[in-house]
Amino acid sequence: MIKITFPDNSVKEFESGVTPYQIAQSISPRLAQDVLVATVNEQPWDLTRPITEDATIALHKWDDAEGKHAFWHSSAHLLAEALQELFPGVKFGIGPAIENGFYYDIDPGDNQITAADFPRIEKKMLELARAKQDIVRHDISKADALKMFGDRNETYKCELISELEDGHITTYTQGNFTDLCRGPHLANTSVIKAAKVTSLAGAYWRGDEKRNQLVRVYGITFPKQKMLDEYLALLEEAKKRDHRKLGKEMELFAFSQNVGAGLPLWLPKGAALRDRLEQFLRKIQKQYGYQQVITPHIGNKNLYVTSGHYAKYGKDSFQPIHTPEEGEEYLLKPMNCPHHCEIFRALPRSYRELPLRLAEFGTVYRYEQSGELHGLTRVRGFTQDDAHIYCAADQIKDEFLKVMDIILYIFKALKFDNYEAQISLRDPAHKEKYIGSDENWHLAEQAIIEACEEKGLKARKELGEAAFYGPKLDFMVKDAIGRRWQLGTIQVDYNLPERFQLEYTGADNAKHRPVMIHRAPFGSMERFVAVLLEHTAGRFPLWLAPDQVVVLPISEKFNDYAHRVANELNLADIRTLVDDRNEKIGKKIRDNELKRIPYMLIVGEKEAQNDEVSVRKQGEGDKGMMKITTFAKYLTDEVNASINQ
RNA sequence: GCCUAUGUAGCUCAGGGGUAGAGCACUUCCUUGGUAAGGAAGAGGUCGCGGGUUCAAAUCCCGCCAUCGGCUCCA
Repeated sequence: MIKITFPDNSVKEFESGVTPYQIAQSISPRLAQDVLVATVNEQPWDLTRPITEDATIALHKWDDAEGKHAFWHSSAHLLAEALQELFPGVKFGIGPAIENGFYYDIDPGDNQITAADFPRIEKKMLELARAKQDIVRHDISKADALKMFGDRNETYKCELISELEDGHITTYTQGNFTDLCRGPHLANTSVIKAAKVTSLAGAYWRGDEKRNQLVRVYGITFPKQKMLDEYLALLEEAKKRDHRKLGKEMELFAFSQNVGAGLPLWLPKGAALRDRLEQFLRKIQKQYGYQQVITPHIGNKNLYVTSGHYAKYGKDSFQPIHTPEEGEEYLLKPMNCPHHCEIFRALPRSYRELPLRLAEFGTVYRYEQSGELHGLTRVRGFTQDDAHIYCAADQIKDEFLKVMDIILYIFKALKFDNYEAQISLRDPAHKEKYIGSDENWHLAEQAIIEACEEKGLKARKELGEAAFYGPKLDFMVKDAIGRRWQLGTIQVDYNLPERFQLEYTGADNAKHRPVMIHRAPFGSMERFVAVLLEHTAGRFPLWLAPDQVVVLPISEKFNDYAHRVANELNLADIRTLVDDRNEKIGKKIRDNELKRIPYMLIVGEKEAQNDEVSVRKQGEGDKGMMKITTFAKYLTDEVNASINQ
């Protein structure tokens, strides 16, 4: 008999050799039906794999990440099995589960696979799934594995096997398909009820651009057809919210080939939106003791030689600007930090000035690879809501707490209710990779961890994810349809103060080196606007909306009154338009609903008589009549309530 | 930078070796209407750019640029 310990620490005894599936059955038939995979002694484990020693166990259903992972991993095998049947001669690379679904990299050989083949691939996958094939694990020796896959001319698999350690090699077989795989897998293909091949892309074998390009077939599967339908609906919704589409429709920004790829042009409405975001941030930063600075868009090449960025990124940047002076070179600034370090150096500094917080909406230029550009989220010229905090080591924690306050305030004001954080720490096994003393690193890492604890922020710790120059804290938000975006970053830096020889005079009258903290709550104005667009589907909170109110006269007879209303509201700082086109009211309402303007004011004879307006809220409908002044106050209150919570 | 696909009117797109089409938007006229599309007429494009093949290229071929989806990268 062996002892099995469950997640709630209860212990049950079973015969040695019991499988997770049998354990699930002993609990309830329903659980046995739903369970997909197990974790045994912290190891991923197949349901049908026997357990022969005392162990802890966790049983995973679809709702667990582990359950989905196994489901999609097995689905990748199912995809491969289908491809093997439909396209004889394909060779297989790797086929893992990913965040949403799975893919398989294949070398199609003489076959041509196109999007037109997707339906029959899906059909074949479901046909194979319905055949209720058991997925069976086998241990295999390295020699046997090499022979088996060699006989099938699976060159990619053989390469993988040759790098594996003998005695730890397993295969999984279902029907006529056997794959080299560590597992774990579903017990049977029959639980896969819905399948969709989603896209096709090129991918290098093992991510190495010098090696063969394989075809990556992406797919997703579900245990219920309804779940697939919902997933496809979500994709549709995401497409509707695409910031590139909304940015064009709402006339926020544009790109021009003549200006250059990845260089956004902010149209009037977009520029005004950006400006409001800036003012919003300026105001809160002022409260937190930040001082605004302004630095040039270019800097002498030597500045970046000093900072070390030239050595690391110089070749992949916009190339130096030459001047009439022989040998003189300037670079478009790729970041603001070196400039801010020079501001620190501009004056003798005392410990009394610390923490010194220098903020700038600094526009930077980075030559992103051409294939990397994407709407506003990846561009070559962008404006960071940047600030650098120069402080003493024992002030780090307090400064982190303050920056976190700002970030959380922003999240609240913009209704990002769902967020998490990641603390990136150094890899303790390779301390030599990092600059800065052991003591300082320990201090900074502890400061970040404690700051998160004090804020009650659930933060995942990732070892080895820190930059070479310091640990950092990143914020991830989930948007309205559940997608994750990385937003704010707070980063400790021991490197630049060193390179720029920054010093301040301490209370002991000796020179000390400050610690530097980089932080950008939005990341960049461009990226933040993009995320905000996708989060809100273009329906910005009232205080941000490019146009807040549109007045719709019932007929041309009331155009004058409509303009009078608009003037009055504009004087009260409410951004108001008039739709005085010669159209019926129904048409005007429809058009302005689609433009996502938060409020519509319908005015006709009744309203004009009493200085009133009929209020209609976007997406909600008629709200009744009220005086112009009442409406103006109502709107101003709504704006104030959302910014000054 | 690499692989795949795409580039036709302001927008969404159809067409396709014999010098261009729809819907919406726009302009004008009729209509003056009460909460999601009233009617009519009109204007608008050297079909991404540059070469080549051809009697003839927007259409076929090559190169470039841009964009989409990926890969790699992201101070």
